Amino acid sequence: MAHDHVMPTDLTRNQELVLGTLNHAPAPLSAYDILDLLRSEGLRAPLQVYRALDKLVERGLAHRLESLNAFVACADEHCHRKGLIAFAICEGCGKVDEFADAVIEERLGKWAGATGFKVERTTMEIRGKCAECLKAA
Amino acid sequence: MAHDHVMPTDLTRNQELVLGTLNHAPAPLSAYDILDLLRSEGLRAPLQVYRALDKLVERGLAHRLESLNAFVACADEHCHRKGLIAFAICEGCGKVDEFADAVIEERLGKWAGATGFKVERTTMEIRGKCAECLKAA
DNA sequence: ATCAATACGTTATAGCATAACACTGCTGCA
DNA sequence: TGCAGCAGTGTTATGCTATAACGTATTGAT
Ligand SMILES: [Zn+2]
Ligand SMILES: [Zn+2]
Ligand SMILES: [Zn+2]
Ligand SMILES: [Zn+2]
Repeated sequence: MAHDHVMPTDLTRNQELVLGTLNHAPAPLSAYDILDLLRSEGLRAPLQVYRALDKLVERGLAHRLESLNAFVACADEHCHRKGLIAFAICEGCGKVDEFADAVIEERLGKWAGATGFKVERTTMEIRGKCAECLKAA
Repeated sequence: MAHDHVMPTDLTRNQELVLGTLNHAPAPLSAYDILDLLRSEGLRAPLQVYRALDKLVERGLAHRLESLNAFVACADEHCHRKGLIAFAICEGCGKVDEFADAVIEERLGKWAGATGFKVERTTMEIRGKCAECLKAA
């Protein structure tokens, strides 16, 4: 099922435009990509996009991919409840798969406990090829 | 033991300068930070630093931290033999702890096997506070 | 001597992100 | 009613990160 995203009703216009753009994109978009796609809607400056993205990421409706300097819509309605999220990014088609793994998270917790490090945020990004792209090659 | 880094003998001058700078830094440096530290050695352009960094990262002598757009010297002489490396980055003092975890790697391999994804590279970066900074606070 | 591979140096440009300031519209309360 | 506070907006300017494109220099093998 494609585009089965839930769009909250309490978003501002800019936030809604940005989230809508991410929802319909087949691959991550940079803030400037988003801006270009929304010029026809009246957006003119990077800050308008970045401010919307900040809020969306804060609410867990979108995620930032550090290794791409780009953003994706969250693929899971209840993602924000979870802790660590891992992203598998296909270098072929750009598709991003989002998943949580309790074992990895627990393992991380163990390491933190042993070293006295207080974890605040974890980014885990896997680059490679998705099954579909491998088959096509 | 501080600064117990091994400096290979087959580096070019620029590579040696850049690695030396990273080795002596207490925290990750951006390419432009490095450039500023090396102007007195005659470096003038970002590309001189980026090209050296490319080689150093390729050889596993330095690592790029995606979530910081910055670089660190590798902390482990034989790090390049391992697979997945995780970085714990202290937001307080900037110190970076580098470690490998076989369980996490195996878990990732299981996920890849199940979904048909071919992993080529993984970045895992943990942000938080180190034990020392927590104690000081 | 010739050639290929690698590194180097330089200028210009592209791509990503935030600072600072002024203004709007709303909400909650004196 | 009036006002303070807050979140969102619009705009301009700026700063930070990274690469394109060009030519030269050095090395090492044939
Ligand atoms: Zn999510
Ligand atoms: Zn793919
Ligand atoms: Zn290392
Ligand atoms: Zn610290």
